[in-house]
Amino acid sequence: MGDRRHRWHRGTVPEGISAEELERLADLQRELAAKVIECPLTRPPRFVAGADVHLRNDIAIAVAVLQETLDQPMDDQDVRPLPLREVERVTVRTQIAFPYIPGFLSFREAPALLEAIRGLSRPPDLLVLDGQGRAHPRGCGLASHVGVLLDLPTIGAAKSRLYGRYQEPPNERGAWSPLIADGTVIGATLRTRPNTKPLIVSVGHRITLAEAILWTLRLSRYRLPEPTRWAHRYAKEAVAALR
DNA sequence: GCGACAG
DNA sequence: ATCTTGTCGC
Repeated sequence: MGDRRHRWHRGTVPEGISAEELERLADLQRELAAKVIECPLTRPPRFVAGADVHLRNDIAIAVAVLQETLDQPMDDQDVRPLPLREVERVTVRTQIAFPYIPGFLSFREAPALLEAIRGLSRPPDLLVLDGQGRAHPRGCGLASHVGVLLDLPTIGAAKSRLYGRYQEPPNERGAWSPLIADGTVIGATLRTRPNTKPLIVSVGHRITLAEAILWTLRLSRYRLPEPTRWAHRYAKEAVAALR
């Protein structure tokens, strides 16, 4: 990956983390990126999951939500939102041990997310995460990181861009345009709703970009996909209950 | 040297 | 992400 143009700025590296340690973590990301498999889904997702983290000081609450699709798309062009039913919810509370550094979000949030997702009674057929997948300076955003470690089909559906360039897609639901970096398409900017900021969608693991776009639309009634939308809501409520 | 920078 | 209520607009 073309990482030379995207360094962590010296002044932004918080106390407790040395530049050497960040280099090691960056190497780990390159190793994980090499394990990312971009391939078609092996089966149509029936059980989908979303997970998100909310923070308050050093406390993190991660929630994983498992949902069942009560219907399947008519055909490959069908991007209508599918009816969903919540099946299960897992909430975990952890201590945050790593600061937020752009490009290193996984080391802050993945431990809590993994614990929550592993707590589900069955692995989902598809997992959606709020963050980047391949669309990352070293090709290993949160969704790829978690996808590879759990070996699950994963989509990265972020609210904003970390890496790559794109042109604004037309203002219609379903419109998208490629996200490009280093001479290749690393993701897409996808309009899930008119008059709202497009999502940044990329392959997490074991899925193609075309499928990631398709399924993000099929899981979205509002701007965010339902699995992450609900995980976000529950995590926020749980954090609010801490006071 | 100056920006950009998921959550 | 977090600190925070109402409010303007599609």
